[in-house]
Amino acid sequence: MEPIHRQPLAIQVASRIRDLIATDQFPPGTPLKEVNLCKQLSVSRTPLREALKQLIAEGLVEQIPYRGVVVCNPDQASIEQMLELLGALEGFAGEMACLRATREEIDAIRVLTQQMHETYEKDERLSYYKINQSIHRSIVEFSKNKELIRSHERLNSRLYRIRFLSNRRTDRWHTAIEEHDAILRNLEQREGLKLNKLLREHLGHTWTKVKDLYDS
Amino acid sequence: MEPIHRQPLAIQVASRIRDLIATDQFPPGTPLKEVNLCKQLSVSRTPLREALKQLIAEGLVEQIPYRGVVVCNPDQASIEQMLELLGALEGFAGEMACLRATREEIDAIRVLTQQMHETYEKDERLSYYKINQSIHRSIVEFSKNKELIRSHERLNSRLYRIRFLSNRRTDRWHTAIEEHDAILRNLEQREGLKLNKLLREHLGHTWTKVKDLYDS
DNA sequence: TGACGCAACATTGAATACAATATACAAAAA
DNA sequence: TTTTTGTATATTGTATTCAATGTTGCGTCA
Repeated sequence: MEPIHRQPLAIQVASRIRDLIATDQFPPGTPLKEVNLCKQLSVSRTPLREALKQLIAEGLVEQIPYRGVVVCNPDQASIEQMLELLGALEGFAGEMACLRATREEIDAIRVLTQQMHETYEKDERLSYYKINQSIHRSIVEFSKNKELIRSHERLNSRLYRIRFLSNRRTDRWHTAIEEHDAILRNLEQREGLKLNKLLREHLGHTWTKVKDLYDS
Repeated sequence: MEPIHRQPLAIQVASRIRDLIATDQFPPGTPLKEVNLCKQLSVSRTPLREALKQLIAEGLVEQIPYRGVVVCNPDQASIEQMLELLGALEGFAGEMACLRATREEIDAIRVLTQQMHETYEKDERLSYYKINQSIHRSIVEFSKNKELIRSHERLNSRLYRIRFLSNRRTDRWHTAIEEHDAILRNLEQREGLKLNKLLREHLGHTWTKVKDLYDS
């Protein structure tokens, strides 16, 4: 029978704050004052502090002793490095997915890629963004490596906001779609090494988009 | 000027517990009772609990609500996946190191590899183990990607104990040394892709050693 | 006028107290 | 004898309190 799963307050608080940061309601630099947050979330300081400790470990916020916790504001170099690592993770995941994904799983990617085309035709940015995320997450899942999935999840969540912002640029949109077609093709043909390279390049392009965003 | 760095109690407690786990003083399955640990470490429950939250986030211990935290006892599949990911990280790091490491940095690797040979001649297991760790950590550092370094550090610390135990086997020792020579050669010649492959295989061999350890 | 020092306040760090939940054991009933 | 159930105890989850530290602003003195 399906067990009832309870989550301690601290866990719930952590994911709430995570969302607030991802959706830009707590933009970078926002100081996270303990008592304020306690009132807003209706919890006491202890679970809140434990939640913050988790977010610190995740690298989403940073702490300065006796001065409080603030939302991280990664500089260009950090973002570039994070995207580089994300590319490496997804690339490797893709390579493994070529070995381990089932036919059905690859079919699911095909469906998502098709839906992505539709959002492009209809000019639906938000849907596009979400489907894009879905595809990447799926590929990583198909690597069947739990640790890899976890690492990717963590890093990706830190980049969620950045990638969302860079999604506004339309100039690279068409190219991105074409790249996804290629990704699907290579996955279908189980071309691990090529897929690895493709995914790394794909993330590299994301970096150029982000960079433009910062420069302008 | 060099800033004075203070560390909150929770951080210190966390790294202490981390060491205790790595050195097998808290072997897998050990329940970490809060009040006990508080007495042993002479801290109160609050900083201890915050430390545990960190370790949970790192995946070193696991928590069951209202039942406490215990030292993780990863099964064979988990270890295999962790080593696979570690190989991917180190491989990618090596590739980047080929692009970014300075002459001096590569010289340092050469020195370490030489020292490794000496420990082999003298049959000094512990020294060998530490130099081996040093080399791998250095290569990752030379990738100049902070995120990659952090991820590697985290994952590696979780595998520290396992790798230490598998170090007792001597049958693969000679081969490992030869692999390190090859690693050095490819780093010197900036053969990124080959080095990537080598490092991944090198970690793959670690897995076979660990597997033997478990099977026997 | 400017710099220094002191004090009051704000905020985090740590410890303790209290509540909720799980486990173990014993007693009672089948 | 076995199963069940209630109660005691241990342990974690949460709240509150106290202490340590950083910041700010005002007043004084050179």
